[in-house]
Amino acid sequence: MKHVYVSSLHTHVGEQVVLKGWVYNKRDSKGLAFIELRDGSGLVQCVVSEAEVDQDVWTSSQLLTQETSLTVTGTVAEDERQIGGVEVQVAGLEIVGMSEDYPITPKEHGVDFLMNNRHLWLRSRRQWAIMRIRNQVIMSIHNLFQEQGFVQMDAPVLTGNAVEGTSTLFEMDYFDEKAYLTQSGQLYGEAMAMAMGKIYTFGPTFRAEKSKTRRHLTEFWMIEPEMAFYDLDMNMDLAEDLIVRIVSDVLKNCSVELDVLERDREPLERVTKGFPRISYTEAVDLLRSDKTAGMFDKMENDLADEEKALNEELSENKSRYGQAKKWEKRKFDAREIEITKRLSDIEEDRRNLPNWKQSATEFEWGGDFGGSDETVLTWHFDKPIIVHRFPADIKAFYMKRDESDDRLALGIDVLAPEGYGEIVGGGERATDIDFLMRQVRDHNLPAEVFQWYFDLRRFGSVPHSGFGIGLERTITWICKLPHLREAIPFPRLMGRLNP
RNA sequence: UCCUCGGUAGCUCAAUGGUAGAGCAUGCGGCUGUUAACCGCAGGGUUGUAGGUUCAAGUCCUACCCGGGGAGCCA
Repeated sequence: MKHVYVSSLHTHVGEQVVLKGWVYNKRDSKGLAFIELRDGSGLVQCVVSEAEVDQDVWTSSQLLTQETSLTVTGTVAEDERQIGGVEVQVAGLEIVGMSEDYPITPKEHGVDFLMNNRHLWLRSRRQWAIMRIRNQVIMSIHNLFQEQGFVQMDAPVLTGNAVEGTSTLFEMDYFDEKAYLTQSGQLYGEAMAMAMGKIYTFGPTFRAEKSKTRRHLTEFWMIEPEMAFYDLDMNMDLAEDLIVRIVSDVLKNCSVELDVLERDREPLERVTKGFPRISYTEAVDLLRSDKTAGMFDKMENDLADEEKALNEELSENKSRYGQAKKWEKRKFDAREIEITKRLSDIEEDRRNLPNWKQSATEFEWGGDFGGSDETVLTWHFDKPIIVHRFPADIKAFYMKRDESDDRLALGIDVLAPEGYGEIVGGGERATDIDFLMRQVRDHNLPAEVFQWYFDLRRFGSVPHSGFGIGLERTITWICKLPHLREAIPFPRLMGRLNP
């Protein structure tokens, strides 16, 4: 008999099939057992009826526990009420491997516990959906670049120099020499772009910064295209095309996954060509505007209103608790936990709001945007925005200067909406060797390790541009996740190296 | 590194300084269509660690350890 995957069951209605997978959850009744089976491609309910199967099949079904692996033989039937619109009437059932005391129960869990059990957490529905969207994002990136004639290249992970000289890198011993884990493949990408025209790297990146926030990992994946003969505008066009492509592919191909995540599609459907492009200087004016101040006041009021409403609900539930039936009490308990969590979030936001407001409304030209400033900027628009032409002092040494204003570097950042902030950073690269040598000196970087980089300007220097897009940040935004750590199978964070 | 919140049963959380509880999970029993099923019973604890205050500490004080998310920095 034919082994089929759950995802293709709707094409086998009325047929007998074999399924291989794990028990996701089980419900019992007298003479009936309902098994939610998962096989990686999806979930389906399998029904075992004592009256219709051999005694040993029934006995086996009674032994099933969460995550026991099994093979099931049965007939596919349409049933609108079920996940995927089908269910399987079981005729045969064989246990492959038992599972005892599976730690992740069908109930809420804390972050620490789930992270310690990441190897098992990945089996949960929500994580399944995220990992499949990650796969789609990766495929979309490769497809777009390959269709446009880019050559994929791998930059070295081990490097002898700190590229931008700013970030803290992981240092290691390389045969009695100092080596670092790469923080960017960009300089190598530039070399390859001079060889191949258009290239992109797709690889891991490392930062040793002691950041404990929802937008930082110590190891993350970055895609860095680099194009010869591309100016800043062409660079922005490409970044925009890439993001539009990724989002539209996810909308088209990951419908089930977005449903599982309960992701609101509307903000994603607005991600179409024509991202607002504003200069750094315009962005600073926007931050300092009355409009921004008004948005803060509105947010403060909204949070206060929400806090009040939640507190009222809380006390009303408490007064009704005494007469509530048992199942109602349970509901109240669950809701109380939910409200308490939200209230502490609101409290933290209200504590931070004055600082954010001050940071935005008193922003001085020349400074770098903080996380909250980026979020505030995106409040003013309904799709991702591109900020360009930053003060040269806050950007990397290799950035080309703006010909009409020497204080400015031709950098770009793409900021994602809904508070997710920077997902792309890049710009047009400097082409003049004397300028670059001066920059290296002014940034106190060791000139000798950049000799090969200077060669790119010695032998046929051309205008060129590129950017880096953070894979996990992009996924986090598209899935609207609360934290970056769910966007990668095994996140590496400060203080967490296992599993 | 700094700020801030937290650590109670396997998990999620309760407990005005006065006998440590509930739900989920587990085990047993019940229920022929369940959807985080439901109902009944049972087992399950050195309250993060070390000190201190007190007649009495989960609760108060001090130090340390671990975790959350925020600043800095960035994708």
